[in-house]
Amino acid sequence: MGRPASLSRDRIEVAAAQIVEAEGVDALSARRLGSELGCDPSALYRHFADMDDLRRCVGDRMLAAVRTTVRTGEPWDRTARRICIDLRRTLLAHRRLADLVQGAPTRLPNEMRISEALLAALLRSGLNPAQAAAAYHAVVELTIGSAAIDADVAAQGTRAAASTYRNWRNDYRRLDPEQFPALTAAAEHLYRGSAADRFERALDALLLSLSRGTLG
Amino acid sequence: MGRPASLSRDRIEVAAAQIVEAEGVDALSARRLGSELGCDPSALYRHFADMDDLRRCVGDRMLAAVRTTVRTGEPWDRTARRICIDLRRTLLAHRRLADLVQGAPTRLPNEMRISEALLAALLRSGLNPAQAAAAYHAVVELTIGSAAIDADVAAQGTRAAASTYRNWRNDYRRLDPEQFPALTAAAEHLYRGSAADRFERALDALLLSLSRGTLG
DNA sequence: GTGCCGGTGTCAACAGTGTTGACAAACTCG
DNA sequence: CGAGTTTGTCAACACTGTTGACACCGGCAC
Repeated sequence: MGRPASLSRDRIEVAAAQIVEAEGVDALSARRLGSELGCDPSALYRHFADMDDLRRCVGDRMLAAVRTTVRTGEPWDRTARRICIDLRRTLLAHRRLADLVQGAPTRLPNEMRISEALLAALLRSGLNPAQAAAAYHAVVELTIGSAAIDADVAAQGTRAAASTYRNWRNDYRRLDPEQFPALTAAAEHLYRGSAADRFERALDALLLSLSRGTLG
Repeated sequence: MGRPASLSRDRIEVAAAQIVEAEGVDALSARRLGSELGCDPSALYRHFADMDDLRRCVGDRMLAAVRTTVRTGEPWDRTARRICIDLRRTLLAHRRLADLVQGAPTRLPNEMRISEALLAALLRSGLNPAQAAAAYHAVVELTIGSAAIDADVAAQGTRAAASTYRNWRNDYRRLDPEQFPALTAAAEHLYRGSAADRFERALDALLLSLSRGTLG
């Protein structure tokens, strides 16, 4: 009963996702979304508590791109690695999308699906539940951190990112060696290669350590 | 020459830091800061390029709390550990301060000081510069990630945080075991203890792995 | 001294933002 | 038909960052 709905959570989320996809998360506002949907901005509040709620839902919708199906015969560490890399890439694929999902667990469908799959992989490694939970936290923190740090640069595109990293290395190299001996000494190796490579190496190191039961 | 300045970068930063300290970073706006300083909001733009610039500077000012002096005889991993823990705590001490510093390296004084000290510690471990740089990235990503994830909960205070974590564990435990076998199995151990403890254990695992030269 | 240059702060305005409360339209049910 | 309920519209409030024109006022050159 009641006036027939022309809007729906789904229709709103689709439109919002399109805006974010095309122009970045900063372009997503109630008025912009309203004009896209041909409705008044305030109509959105009939379907979402507030804009933060809407943003979280859009964010989770984008996490659908993270694949969690386990391939047959795949060892646990390949699964965990794949999920983390996929998660990081998805977070970086949309400008500042990480902000949308960041913080507390949202308990939205895709986040739950990813958590379950990652934790399951870690349990498959032979760790007990306590160790697996600790490992889960560690791996997620690394992944989110990598995405948060690289978000701005990644938004520029890979070519511009490489140039940015080169500039940074130059900046570090030109520092005063007296004041910054370590930074100048390692300048050539900071921000070297792609951020994805750096992340994958760090992830491998962490996974290796975790599988040895380092977390007690 | 010119009209005598009643404002200065320093005076503005101090007032801004006070606002952030007392009411969180969301309360920091040009108008609020202007009323605090008894000047027109637009006067701030004579001293900072824009509000983002101002926010970055305030953020770096707060990083002054991170101690980087090496204690005599302190082994490299204790130094690195201490810096990371201090950095994380400082980021969490002010609501969403992490956002201010996040992203690209700002090259501001305190950030440089911390980078130098952390990298120096890693070099002291015997790693070559390339390995140390990779280790630096890994450790920073974990630290920033941990801070980003815990920011919201940490802002509630430790007592409220513990209760929040308990609720989350309960939520996970009550899930359908068919659909979420891993999450329900490990529910008791997720978000267990303090976030600081979880971080420290993850950090130890990572540092241990890095010192073994896992990064090639 | 006079005049000017230029840094400084003020003011008004623009173009946005999220959000709310009152109102009207449009349906179902009794 | 009227009541009740849901949905979208409208106007308004209280914010936000930022800019361009203007006035203030000091030190410098003449």
